[in-house]
Amino acid sequence: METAKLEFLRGTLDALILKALVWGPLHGYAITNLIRRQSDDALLLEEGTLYPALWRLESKGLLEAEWGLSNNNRKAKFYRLTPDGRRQLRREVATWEAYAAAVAKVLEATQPPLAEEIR
Amino acid sequence: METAKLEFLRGTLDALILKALVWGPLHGYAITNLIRRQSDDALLLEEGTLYPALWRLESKGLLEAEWGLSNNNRKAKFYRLTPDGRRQLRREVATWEAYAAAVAKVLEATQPPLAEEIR
DNA sequence: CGATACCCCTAGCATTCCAAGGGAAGCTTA
DNA sequence: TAAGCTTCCCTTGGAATGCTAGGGGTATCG
Repeated sequence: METAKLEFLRGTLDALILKALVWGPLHGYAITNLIRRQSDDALLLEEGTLYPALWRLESKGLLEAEWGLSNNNRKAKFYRLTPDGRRQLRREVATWEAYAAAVAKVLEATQPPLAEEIR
Repeated sequence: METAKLEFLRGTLDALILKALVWGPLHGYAITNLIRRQSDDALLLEEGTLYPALWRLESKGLLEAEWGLSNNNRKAKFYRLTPDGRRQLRREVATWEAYAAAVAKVLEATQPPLAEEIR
């Protein structure tokens, strides 16, 4: 499958990963799959994007990692949300929603503002 | 006024600028004001963000620039959409809407996918 | 036994947003 | 008239981070 170019990812990637872990601990590969599934194949994380992001989130104390065994009995590193991670997720979702709403206002406007309003 | 941090801007900035010019030619300062107004003060473009972006769009042939006089009789550079710019705007709006919908599916999910689906 | 799926990681590149500067011209206000 | 604010334009350097392109290893299936 062709991997889509996701220039937008910046700013939403952390929230997507944190959200994926709300359902319980997952290893990296499963995080990618979850995000792909729930977005109906629209969001395909590259491994070179995912793993540095996981490390980043862990180093900020938003995730905790532990080695374990996957369903297929393979060695896998499981990530779980910390309380800080949960709080951060709430903040990021709120920020994202506000931003998306603001962009929508501009992009979907059907009338210009009054000339005086923009000088 | 405190300027909001807009990490998300990446990927939407071009669309926002192109959309601002749908209503007619504007100079840089007015573009900022229009986007601020129509987003209810949520989107505040920094000048160091705006002017390089305008140059970028012009160099791609999506905008054309011309010096003129603003309402206040000051020298100002007016930008206008080219036909290519108009096409690009349509594309970018569509891409943005698809991306925003995909992110919303993940961030606003109230149930995890089945375990088998993410392996 | 070869191919495929599962799993982890890194180095370097490219893009681009932002902070922080600088400049100039007109208007207001004390 | 001097100070200061607003309107307008622009550039430089730094920081962040997603992607490309590599590396590795293990289980399973045909």
